[in-house]
Parts: sequence; structure tokens; C-alpha cells
Amino acid sequence: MMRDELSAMVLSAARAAMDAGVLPHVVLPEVIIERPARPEHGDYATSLPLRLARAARANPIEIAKAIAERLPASDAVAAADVAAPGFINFRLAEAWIAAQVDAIIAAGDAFGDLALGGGARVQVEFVSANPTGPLTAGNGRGAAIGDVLASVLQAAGYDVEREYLVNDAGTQTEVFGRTLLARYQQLFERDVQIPEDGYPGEYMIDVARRLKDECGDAYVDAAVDAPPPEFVVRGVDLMVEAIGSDMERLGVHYDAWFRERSLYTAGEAGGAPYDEAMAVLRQRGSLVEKEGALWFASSELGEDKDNVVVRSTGRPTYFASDIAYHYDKFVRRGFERVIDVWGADHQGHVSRMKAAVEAVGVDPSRLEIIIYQLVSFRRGDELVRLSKRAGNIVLMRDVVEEVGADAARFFFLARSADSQMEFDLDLAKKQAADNPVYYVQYAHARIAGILANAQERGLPAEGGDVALLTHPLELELVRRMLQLPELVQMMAQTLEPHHLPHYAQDLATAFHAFYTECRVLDADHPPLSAARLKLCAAARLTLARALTLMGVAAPGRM
RNA sequence: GCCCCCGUAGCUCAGUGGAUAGAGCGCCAGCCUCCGGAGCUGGAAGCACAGGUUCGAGUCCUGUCGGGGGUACCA
Repeated sequence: MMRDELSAMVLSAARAAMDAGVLPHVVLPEVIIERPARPEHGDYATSLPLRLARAARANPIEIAKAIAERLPASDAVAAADVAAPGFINFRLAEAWIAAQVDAIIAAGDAFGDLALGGGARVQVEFVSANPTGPLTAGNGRGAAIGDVLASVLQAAGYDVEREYLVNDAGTQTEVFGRTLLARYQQLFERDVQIPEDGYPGEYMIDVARRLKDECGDAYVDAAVDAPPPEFVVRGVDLMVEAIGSDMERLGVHYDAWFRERSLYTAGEAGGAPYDEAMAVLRQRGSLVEKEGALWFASSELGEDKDNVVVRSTGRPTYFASDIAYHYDKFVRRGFERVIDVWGADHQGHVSRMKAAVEAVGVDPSRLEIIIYQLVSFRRGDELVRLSKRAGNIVLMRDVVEEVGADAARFFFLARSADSQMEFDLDLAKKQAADNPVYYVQYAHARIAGILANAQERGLPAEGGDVALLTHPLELELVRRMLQLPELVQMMAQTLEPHHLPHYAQDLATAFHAFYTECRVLDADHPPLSAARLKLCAAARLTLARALTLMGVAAPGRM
């Protein structure tokens, strides 16, 4: 990547300047290569001279000159100008830029891939909503963020697994079971009520019907407050199926559906993860008994307070499960990094989870937790708050059905996880043609159309000489394409996939601008035509890659 | 009260401590003898407020105000 090369070049030039005695020997900070906002400042720039000025006790301009003079030669760099108050601005050679078109075509679908991750195993766990109901529209945001983050990390060279934790062991599962049994027995005209704190949704009746179809009246006399375990398990399975199919509709595929229950049973890998994790905590003195319950002594680790892991009833809490779960991820399964994507309502859980991971002997920096702010949905002027208990709930599958998986993903993705976002369903549906996602997809389809057209007319791209690409808009388009690897690197480092939709739009804009000004198919000028067809092919590849990373379709026509 | 996130254009949102803050929608004015007009070009309009750090702050720190979330032996 050009940026890395420039960084290395500046570093070696700075060292050369120091060795020559032109600069005093000072500790060099990381050489940051930025992209100037203004074209007249070149393609890349560094402010290293400004950063060095104080330590070196020298004028930044003089430092810049000293470094610029010693930069190693490069075919890619046409100029390295010193600019006030102490920048070095790099301008790429146009011939080099044009030549990258061939490089991109050669890279093909792998354009944008990096070796950054070195094959390290990373798990991305996302959504993991309780299997007590269908996914809400808000879950869609977590799904898009987690799925695309995983794709980005894969592109960056990590070995990635996508996982969904199925909470099938806790209190909510119990409530779910009691509700389900009541609904089931109601189908047999029994006079039973769903629990007060139960799940009133209609979908529970559908699940009950499925169970009735499968099991007949086997559970008609079961005690309502003590549903048979196999009955609940089957109910959960049906919900998990529904969740899986909702995810498929959004284009999300998991590698693993991890059962919370499995944390409590011994398996081939050894004893129950829960038992092992608790043993480690106990051994390290991180568990204290008080008020009849067992607590994780997190206040001794700098937390605000301790947290219950085993209730006075003897039942483990969700926190206990999560400790065992993360113990399993790191210690049992050996992931080098684990990324959890949680909604803002889990924010309070972050620091104690990290403390717990540390307490079981794992470097907490290996656990990275992405908190995304909650989404509010709007239908026209009406604001809809999401809650599984509320009647005005918006389901993820409804959103996907209304606006399409592509638009849904694109929109969920386009805002940073830190920002609350507003999703106007009416608008997304009504103005479908104005959606940015269509703009980007249209650019892709347009290029595909041109390439197909070229074939029909017998205008081959093969043999095109990209050195003929000298028009400013042609070069601007290539410059945009060259940003993709940098973007992948940045997103993999910051775990911020929201840059992707913005990049895709910019890339599409660059193409449209080029296309408006530059005639591609031109029988009167075959060489230029062939070169531009190559440019189109590279642009299509890059656009397709950006779309694919987002999980958005790259249509050949629309 | 305490903790976390956010206040950027009329609206929805971008903006790795840099050099004159961007996009989409909306608004105004233009562009089709020609490869896909679902396109292109131009214009009006903005960093909540007050201090601080820095050569340089939308970005970092502190405070105020405003919005959201958390603060359970729920998950």
C-alpha cells in the first residue's frame, strides 16, 4: 500500500537526516501519512516536521526540507513539496496511478485484501438476542455491524468466525417456557393464563401450534409453572429457526450458534466450561459469599460494585453464563481476539465483563466490545420505541421486507455505532429510488452494461494501454479505487464499518463524473477506448468489492 | 446522584489533532443530435455554549446546557 511505503520512505529520510547531522537525534514518533483535504496539497501528506520541531529545536520548514531532500526515489512519487507551516506534500506520478488499473484487474476479487491479520483467529459475536421472540428492527443494526465487521476483518487477513449466542438457560427462557405452555394448553381449551411477566406476542401462539402439531396433547396436563424441559427446548429451537431465517433474509450467515446450556455440561473438551471458569475465579479469590449469594469481587478490581454470579437460590446469573462463555471462547477455543457487538442497553455490562475476562487470566485487551446506540424508528411523524413487551414493535423481517435487504444493510451501516440513528420506514420505502444504495448499485450496473455493450460491439479491453489514461477524471477515479485497501486497513483497526457506505458513494460519484465527461466506447479511437474499458473493468471490480464487503448485491443490471 | 454515547447545513448523518468542515435528501439555477438521465454541473445554508491543552481543536481535557442508554440475586 502506497501509504505504508510513504511512511517507510519518510522514516528512512528522517534517519538519514539525523545521521548526516542535519537533524539532532531524537525519538521519531509514528510517521502518520494523511490524506489532505485539498487537491493542491497533493495525494498524501505528513506533518512529521511539525511534530519534530520541538524535540529537534528546529524550524519545521527546515526539518521538512531536510527530510524531503533525502527521500528515496520512487516511481510512484512525482513530487514531495515542503509547505508551510511544516508539511511535506506528496504528489503521485500520474503514470503510476494509471498503471494501477492493471494492478487492480490483476488482483481481481482479491483487490482490497490485506495480510494485516496474519491469519489470527477472531470471533465476532453479534445480535445474540434472547430466543424468546422474533428479531426486532433494532437487532438489524447489530446484525449489519457485526456481519460487515467480520467481512472486513476477513479481508484484512484474519480467520474470522461469526457466532450467535443462544440464551437458552436463563430466567427469560423459563418465562418463555411458561408462556409457551400456557398458549399450548389454551389450544386445548384449557382455562390457563399466560404469566403476568410473560410474552404476550401473537407469535407465541404460532409456536404453540407447531408444538401441538408435533406432539399432540402430550403436555396438556403439565403443570403451567413447571414446563417439561424438552417442551421448552423444542420451543427454543423453533424460535432459533425463526431467528435464523430472519438473518438469512438480511443476508447474514453464522458459522456457529452457541448454546448457553452447553456451558453447564461436560463434553469432549473436558468439564463444563461453567465449572472450570468458576474454579479459576475461586482459586484466584475473585468470588466472595455474602447475603446468601456468590459474588464476583469486581470492586477489588476497580469496578463500582460487586456482581452476583450465583443467586441465593443457587442459580447462576446471566453474568455467570457470560463469564463461562468468554472463558470458553478464549481458553477452550483459543480465539486470539473476540469482538462482541452489543446494544447500548448492555453498556453497563462492558467493564465488568472485561474485569471478569482478566480475572480468568486472559488479557482483557483481547476482548473488544462494540456498543452501538439504539435505533429509533419512525413512520412518518410517529416515533416508535422498540420493546419486546410493546405492541407497536417493528420486526427486523418487516423492515427487510419493506425496504429490501440491500437498503436495510446500507442504512444500518452508514452511521457510526456511537451515534443514535433514526430510521424512517416510510421514507426508506417511498423514496426507494433515491436511496444512496441504488445510486451505488446503479453505478455498478451501468459499468456492467458498458462492458457488455463493448463485447457486443466487438470493442475489446484486452491490450488496452492504461498509460493513455491521463484525463483528470480518469485519474481521480483510479485514486478513489486505490483508497479501498487503506479503508479496509482503517476499518479493521478501528472496528468501524460505517465508512464503507460512504466510500462506495464516493467511488460511484467518481465513476459517474468520469463517465459523463469521457466517452468510453469509441470506434474512432480504439486504443483509448480499450484503455477506458480497462478503467471501467477495474472500477467495476472495486465497486463490487465494496458492495460485497457490505453484503449488498452488485447487480449487473437493474 | 454516578457511569457510557451523542449534540456539525432546514432534515438524516460523515469528518484517522492539521492547511479554505463534506455527503444524501430538501430548496434554487442549469445540462439529453452521443456508450444506461436511477446521471452530471453550479448555488444558498452549519461545528450547542464557556474555559483549557497544542505550532494547530469539529476532533483531546474540564465545566454548563440539551437528547439517549445504563445503574437488578432481568438479559
